[in-house]
Amino acid sequence: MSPKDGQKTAKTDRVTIRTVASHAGVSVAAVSKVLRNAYGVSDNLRGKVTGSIQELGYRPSRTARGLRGQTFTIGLLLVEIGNPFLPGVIAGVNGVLAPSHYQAMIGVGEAQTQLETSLIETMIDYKMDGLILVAPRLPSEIVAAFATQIPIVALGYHDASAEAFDTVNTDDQRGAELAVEALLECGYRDIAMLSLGQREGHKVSVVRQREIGYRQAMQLSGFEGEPKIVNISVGSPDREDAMRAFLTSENRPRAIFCWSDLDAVTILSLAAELKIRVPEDLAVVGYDNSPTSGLSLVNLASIDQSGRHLGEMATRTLLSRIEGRTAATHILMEPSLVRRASLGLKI
Amino acid sequence: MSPKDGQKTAKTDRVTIRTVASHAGVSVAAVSKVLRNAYGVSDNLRGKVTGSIQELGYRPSRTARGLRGQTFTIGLLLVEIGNPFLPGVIAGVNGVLAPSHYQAMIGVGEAQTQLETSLIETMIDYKMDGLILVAPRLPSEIVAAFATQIPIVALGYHDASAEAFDTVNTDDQRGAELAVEALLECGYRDIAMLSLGQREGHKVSVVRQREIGYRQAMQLSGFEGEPKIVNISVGSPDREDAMRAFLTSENRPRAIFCWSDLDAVTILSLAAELKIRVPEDLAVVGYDNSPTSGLSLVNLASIDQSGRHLGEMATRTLLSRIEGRTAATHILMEPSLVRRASLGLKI
DNA sequence: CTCATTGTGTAGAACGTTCTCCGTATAACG
DNA sequence: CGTTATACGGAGAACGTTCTACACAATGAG
Repeated sequence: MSPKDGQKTAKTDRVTIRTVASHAGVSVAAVSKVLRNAYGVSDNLRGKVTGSIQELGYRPSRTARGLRGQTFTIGLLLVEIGNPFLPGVIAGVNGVLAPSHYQAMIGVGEAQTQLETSLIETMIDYKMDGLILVAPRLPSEIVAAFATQIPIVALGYHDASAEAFDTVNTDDQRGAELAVEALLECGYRDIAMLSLGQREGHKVSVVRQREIGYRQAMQLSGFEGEPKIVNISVGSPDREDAMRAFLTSENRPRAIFCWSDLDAVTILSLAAELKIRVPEDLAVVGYDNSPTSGLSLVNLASIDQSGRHLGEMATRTLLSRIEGRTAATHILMEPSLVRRASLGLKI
Repeated sequence: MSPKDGQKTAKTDRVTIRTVASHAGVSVAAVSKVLRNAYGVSDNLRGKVTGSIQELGYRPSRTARGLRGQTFTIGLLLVEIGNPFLPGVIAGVNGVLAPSHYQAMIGVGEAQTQLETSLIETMIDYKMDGLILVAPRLPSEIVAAFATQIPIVALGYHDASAEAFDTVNTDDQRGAELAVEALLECGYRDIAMLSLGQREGHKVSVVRQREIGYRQAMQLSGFEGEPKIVNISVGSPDREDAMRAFLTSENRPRAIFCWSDLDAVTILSLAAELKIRVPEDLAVVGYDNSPTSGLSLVNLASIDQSGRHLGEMATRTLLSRIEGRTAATHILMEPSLVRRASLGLKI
């Protein structure tokens, strides 16, 4: 068992709070006070202690801290890693945390509810100070139950009535409306929405919200065009085939609003293969304004929800809750449309 | 201080190892033995304890565990999140870990060496059982120093002489050679490489290795074509402008090998804007075989290094080291070329 | 029958912090 | 001068595990 030996030898030279205390000639409690900058520390004492800390290169053990106090770590749970708006969220979280002494640890659920749950539990068992859940698949009651154990902010989870935890979202209904309105403006009437299969079809999911927005915009348009939602379930291996079939079907719509750039880009690609001209034969609007959509080869119009801003907002919200806020807060941010060639010409 | 109150009330009902012990009518030590399935436990005892654990829904505290033993957590450090081959790595790590009782926690360094270091330290302070560093920017001695404190596997870090830690890589020299050879086969002679600016120009970095492979392949070709490496430093705001300038310069090469799909896709996009035909006027080969490269709109030939396999291999390597291996091991995996339209026609 | 041996379980000391008391010195006040 | 604040610092009990050392019973060997 070499790692144990390793630990043991490392342990002998490990600098603990006791090492610092004796080096500075003060008590352990005093060092702890300085660390937490608690009340009752003279400048003189503080100086000695910080000096010793520097000199010895002391770092407090997170795991020992977790046993009693805070760990200064927040957990970020991503249900899956594929979505192009996640990097922005991560950057936002890290950005807000950078000047503080907090740090983010990320768990990836790989789209498995069980792993998702178990990661949340692990983060709680690590005594992290708070959690940001991004588009969790869990039902609201479960999230609320976890929220009794640890401060939670849910991102991409539309549950404005939740009292136990906070939510931060873009207005996904509004985003869908923006897309449909823009397509209507360009003269299209026959507008379909490409969505996900039902799965856990909670209203809280961003996809459902976008469907609602799509339906409303279509109905408000006053035109004869009736809402048409095409579901292509996620993760199926014949996903591309299903899209291909949709694109070559007789009642292919004139315009498509896609729930995500992920699908919209595939649609554009398949259209190119099938010699369907964009936007002449088919207009497309995506969601997320991913880096790919901006490529001039792709040129996909898309709804922008700044992942970075969402991440920043979620972090600030979480920090305020960690600092004592108890009333739930639910934030809704405004999406915007990025016009690109796939939208067609504005009249 | 409501969170404290929350912790306190939660604490009262918290199920600890002591709760389990008294519920099962055995000692704390016995429960601990069952948990770690250590020696000296009868089937009878084990039955009682696991029964109580189930019934009470007990989960051991990671932070308390970390104070003495293992935490069953491994840390995955990503220097930045943008690179398209990272999702595969994460999936590979999670895949290998899934059947075990280990879990991965991810830290993202946002390309800042300081944050990178501090995340590694945090992971050590959390008493994680091992670390996988993906393409760390740190010099070898620093990594080796950390490796005395915790088992480390470095991924995308070419230091086959390291004795303190393991490495897992694809043969990046070979990858570059594959790209150049394919371009040579297609009849191109004037082949440039698009690389990154110098920065921490260690030989250990994958980019340097690809440069070496590129140079070797060019020299071995026996043709007059001399190696030409164009550096466009990462993260500069005028990155696209620099590429545009390169593409419109008089001595634009006939073919480009890009260090990453990230750049290759941008090149293709700019080429389209500039009416440069691919592959007729310009052939391009990228690196990573990212999802984008496979889009028929893009159709970028690329070197494939399966991130998933790398992640799996790194995890297995790390686990074996955690279990006691002390001799360093350095794994090199074989890349492959994915031929697509941007490569031009094979003769 | 005695003495090791083996199998099973327990007691209790770590592990490195936080945090509640408590003691002491100094200052302020009457 | 005595009393009461106030500021500073320390002792020591948690926190929830792991793990060494030991006790005890049952078994086997001689």
